[in-house]
Amino acid sequence: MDTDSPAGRARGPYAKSAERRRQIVDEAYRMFSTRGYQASSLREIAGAAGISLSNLQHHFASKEELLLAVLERRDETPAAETAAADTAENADENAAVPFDAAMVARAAANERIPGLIALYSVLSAEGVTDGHPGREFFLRRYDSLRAGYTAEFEEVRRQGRLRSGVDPAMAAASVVALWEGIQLQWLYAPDRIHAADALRAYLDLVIVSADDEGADA
Amino acid sequence: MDTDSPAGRARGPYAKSAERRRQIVDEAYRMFSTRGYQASSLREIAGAAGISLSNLQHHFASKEELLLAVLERRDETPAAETAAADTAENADENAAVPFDAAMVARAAANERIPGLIALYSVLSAEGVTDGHPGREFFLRRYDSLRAGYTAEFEEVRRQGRLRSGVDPAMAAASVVALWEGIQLQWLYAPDRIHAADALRAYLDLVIVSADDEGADA
DNA sequence: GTCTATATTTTGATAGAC
DNA sequence: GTCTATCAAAATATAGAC
Repeated sequence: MDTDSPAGRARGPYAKSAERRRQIVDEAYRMFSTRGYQASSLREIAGAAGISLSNLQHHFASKEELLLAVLERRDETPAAETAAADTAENADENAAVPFDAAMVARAAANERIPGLIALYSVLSAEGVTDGHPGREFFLRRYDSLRAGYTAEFEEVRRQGRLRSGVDPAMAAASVVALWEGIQLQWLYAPDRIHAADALRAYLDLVIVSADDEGADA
Repeated sequence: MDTDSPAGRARGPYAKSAERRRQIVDEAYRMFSTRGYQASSLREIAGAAGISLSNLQHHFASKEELLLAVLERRDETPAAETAAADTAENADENAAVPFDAAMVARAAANERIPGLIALYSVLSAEGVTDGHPGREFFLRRYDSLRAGYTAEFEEVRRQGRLRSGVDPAMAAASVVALWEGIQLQWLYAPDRIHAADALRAYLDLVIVSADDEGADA
């Protein structure tokens, strides 16, 4: 029973492999975060993981494959999701937690995971360079983020809380841009920049309290 | 008279040197813009400039020295400055061209110089990585940009045109962040993102017409 | 100022034993 | 699955002729 179980994912003959992969991705994540993709070497990642270069390459056939594994790893990343629950008091009729409050809470929580911010800040900019293996990933990611936030701002507008003259799609692209830009500044000067505050200030400009000054229909 | 003129800067024995340096920086600028710093090689830059690697290294002793030369080259960059003059009609009593109009005009003009945007987008993110030679440069650059825009927003507030509740320093950091972030999105999707429009939309939220709704004293 | 030639490291990748 | 050994290519940098 313990030999040749092709469907085994979490245990069995592939258990060690899965654990190794996780371990390698952990170290790659750390190194890509602090040095970027190009300047990171597989040798060093392997060394940090306590294995040989060849062993690493047995699990990830190429450097590019490892990068993609790191980028998609974030789906596992917990944290930052529960932190928003605290501010759920002013939840409106629709969502348990208003998306803007959730966004600010996530930005605040991210500051406690500097690696994650650095990873995306560094790689998303690197990804725009010629032939970078992460290009497609970030292209899709931006599309997805903009689409998601556009829908959120449209919902806000339906609730009559979007400031007059604000275009949901424009606000979506802007909030993504502001978020990423302020995080980069934060990486340079963590003691002077507060990403969550900047996001909060922007959202306060765009979203008005339900029965307040000019909001679109 | 043509031998050993130590003070000669623009001509004389150093004329060729200056011309070569300019030529090398041109190619390095192009390559750093499209590939980033790490992935660019001195050999290729030299090749693009039509000279040997050793010749390049005779003019720039190290790759880092070349990077700094490229980063500081932008001071020579013309363009984008005059484009703002068109909108000078609604110039107020203080400046010939309102700073926000100038900012939007520059963003629009920048779209015609993709290399410049790419250079700063890619390198400013790369610069946050460990031991990157451009780190100090960008640290100072962000400080300078924030300080400059903070002063501008304070001036706007003195004119009673700053929306109530807006903090000049926060707005300064935010506008820098928004600008840089939206430019990165533009690099990924030039046909869908319009950096100048996003900047304009943000400034319209922050700056109100002189005798309008709630503005700070 | 410009070149050829070379030194020294480091890279990602492969071969093959165990 | 993990290792040692090696490869082939590319990097920055240096030495020295002209």
